[in-house]
Amino acid sequence: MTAPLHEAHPAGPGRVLPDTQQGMRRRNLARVMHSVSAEGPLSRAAVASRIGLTRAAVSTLVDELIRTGLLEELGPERPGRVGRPGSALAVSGHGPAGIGAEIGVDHLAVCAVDLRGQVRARAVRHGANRGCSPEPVIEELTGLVRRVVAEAEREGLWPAGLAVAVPGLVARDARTVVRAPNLDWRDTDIGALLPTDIPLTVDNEANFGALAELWLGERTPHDFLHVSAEIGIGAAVVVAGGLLRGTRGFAGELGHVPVQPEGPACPCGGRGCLEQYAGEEAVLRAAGLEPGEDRVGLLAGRAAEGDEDVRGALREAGKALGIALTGAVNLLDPESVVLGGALAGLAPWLLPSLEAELDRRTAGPACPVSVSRLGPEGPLLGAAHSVVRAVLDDPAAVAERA
Amino acid sequence: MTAPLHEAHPAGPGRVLPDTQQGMRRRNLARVMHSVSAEGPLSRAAVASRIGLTRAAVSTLVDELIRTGLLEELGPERPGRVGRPGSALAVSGHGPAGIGAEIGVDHLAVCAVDLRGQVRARAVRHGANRGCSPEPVIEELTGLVRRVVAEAEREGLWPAGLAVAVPGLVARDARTVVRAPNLDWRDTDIGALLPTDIPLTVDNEANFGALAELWLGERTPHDFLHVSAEIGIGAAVVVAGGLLRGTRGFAGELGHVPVQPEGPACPCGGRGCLEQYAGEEAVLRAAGLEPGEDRVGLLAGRAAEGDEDVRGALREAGKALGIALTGAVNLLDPESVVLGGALAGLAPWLLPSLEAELDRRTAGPACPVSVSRLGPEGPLLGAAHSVVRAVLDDPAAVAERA
DNA sequence: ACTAATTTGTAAACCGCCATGACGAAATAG
DNA sequence: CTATTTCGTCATGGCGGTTTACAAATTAGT
Repeated sequence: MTAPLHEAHPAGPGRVLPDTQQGMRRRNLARVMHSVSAEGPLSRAAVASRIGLTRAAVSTLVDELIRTGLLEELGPERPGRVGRPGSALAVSGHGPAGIGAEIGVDHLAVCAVDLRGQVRARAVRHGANRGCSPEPVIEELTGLVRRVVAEAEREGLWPAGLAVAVPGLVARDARTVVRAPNLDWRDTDIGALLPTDIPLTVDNEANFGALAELWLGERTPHDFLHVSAEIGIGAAVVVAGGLLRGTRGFAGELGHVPVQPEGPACPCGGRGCLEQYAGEEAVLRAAGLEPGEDRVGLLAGRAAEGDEDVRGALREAGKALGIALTGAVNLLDPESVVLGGALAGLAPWLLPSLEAELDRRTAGPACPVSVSRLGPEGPLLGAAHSVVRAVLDDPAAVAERA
Repeated sequence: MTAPLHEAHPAGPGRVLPDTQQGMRRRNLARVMHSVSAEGPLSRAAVASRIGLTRAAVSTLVDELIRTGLLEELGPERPGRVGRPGSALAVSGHGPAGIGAEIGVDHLAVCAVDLRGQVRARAVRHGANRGCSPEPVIEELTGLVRRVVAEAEREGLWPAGLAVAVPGLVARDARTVVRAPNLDWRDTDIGALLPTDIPLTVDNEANFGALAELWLGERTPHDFLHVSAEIGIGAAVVVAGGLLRGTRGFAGELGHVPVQPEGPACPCGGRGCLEQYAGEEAVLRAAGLEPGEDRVGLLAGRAAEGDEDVRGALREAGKALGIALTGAVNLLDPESVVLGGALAGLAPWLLPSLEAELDRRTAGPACPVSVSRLGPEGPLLGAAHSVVRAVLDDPAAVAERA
């Protein structure tokens, strides 16, 4: 598959395709898919008025999409309006499916999502992967993928792509894990290890989490900052409905924004980086806890019980986050900041000091901070949905493979 | 003219036009213009191979562009290659011109730039505008514009648009100055005051400066951070060849990134903002100088003479800039950082400490920092060129007005 | 010098895609 | 039960790029 990566710029149906009539047709097919997908069942006439084509043109586009199994005719609408009722069109629930997979530090998960966005199959395996060599882990993952694909196929779906979320840095080829500190993996070519003919994409779990927020979040805007803490503290920058990746793919390293220029030294070479104040280790240390398994759950539990040491540590972390985010917000002027991943669970204790800091340092109304309701499912869903989006963005490409 | 503002997303010829055959034609006209403009004189065949259309198609496109006066046929090429030589095409030097204007704190300037990028007419008026009410200033500006337009017309050009750079915040309508502290203007509708029928755009001078760097800089990449200090310290974020403006148009406020969380209070409400260390006033104070006219020139002069107080102040400013930029670079992973505007002149004394700070705080190779060679001309040229780019981006629109 | 090969630009025929306009179908309004 | 409205489709047409063919202009080779 040619780059289903959701970059910042070719967002949505405005993809760059050769400007010939075929390209035009492809883009218009995409626009039909997007409008039906976004606005529920729609008649041909409704689609036409939305995307600015004539009913006749939309008719032929829809015909093609139905023939290739991407759209379905639900039958006549029954509205109270005058005139002949339209025939409702919906995105197919029996066509291509996006397979999402997640390699977590202590679990593996796979799911299949249909074009309607429904999760139709899933499989999970708990157990630590930390320190395991890639081969057995990916072998297990392959098994889960097979099970999920088989289940999806029983429901009439076929896998259009496989997207894998990993807790680490991924090379620009979207196949190789450059470095995954929490797994102790380096330069691992997932593509080579995963025996499947489904088109594969690999990306950072934080990126997929942010995309999930963008696509699935309830009132998520087009431009926001998605902050998560899995490996270090990462901020995915979403601009105009796309992810900003940076020239080397390193964008979003909020964890190494200086918060206190002469603060404690950081492995990155800097001093007083955010991670020295709000990173997992730093917070555990400040709370007087030992690093271990499920550290985030531990923190949340203690905080909920009222442990003042933990709460104080989280307050300080929130403050540091607020300072770093002030800088980011000043630079990017996003519509909102969303706390996701592990931070979502700790939000109740982070938010007050975080928002206070942001507020006090901002002239005028401060940037609103919200908490993701996707929770730990974000990256997995984002991965699966990235495949679905790729199909919506270029249905013709997928039709050829069907 | 509908929004010739160069936003981050619809960058270059990939503008969003209705996906009908006419839109296709318009986009292809734009692609021809862009390729001829970017790669010097080109034959039809060369253009065709570059933009991926057939020679026949390009022929008709070129015909249309020649008819409307946007392209010129220079005559046969004389290359040493086999085969019939092509006929060289160049962007017209007698068609539309972009009129750029700048309202500075102590000068007014206007220039006309043809499609080839050549400055064909200019007018300047020195003298302080600080504290003057908008009406007389803009009346004077109007006079300069008229003179420049008249001179351009004598050379066979016609004004396709007028872009005005102002030292202040501009509303999203691209006509009204919300606040220009150094001029003491507020909510000034430039469009209403400037009696001309040339399509008008108003934008911040820092934005135009960054765009100038993007379009005219020698080896400027597609993604960079352009830092300038005119009113406060601003960083224009250029992503994929477009300006990132933020939801409210406030993006790039580097001046209020926290550098020392408990540093001196800033009028913005924060503490230890970059401006408290590297802002004009702060540097002058640290150098033991009085604020006055041409403060930047004064600083540069003293520093060049070897004044250690001044040099020390600039060293400290560079350090603070380095800290703030570390954050920005971590967040955005740009290809480079460019110092422009007033900072360009002070670069020799800012750079060492700035780069040292950036280097020391970055793991791996630090983001390269360069200095704009456009100097104080940047905003004016950027303004004029923004009109030229708008013509290249949609030649059909301008052909209708010709 | 003369032919072969190569490349350019254009013209004619063709195909694909959307717009236009007309029509039958299916609902509501009176 | 008729007039009106809206939907989906069909036939026609225009527009835009491609394909194919060809003349023009140059270099390479003998």
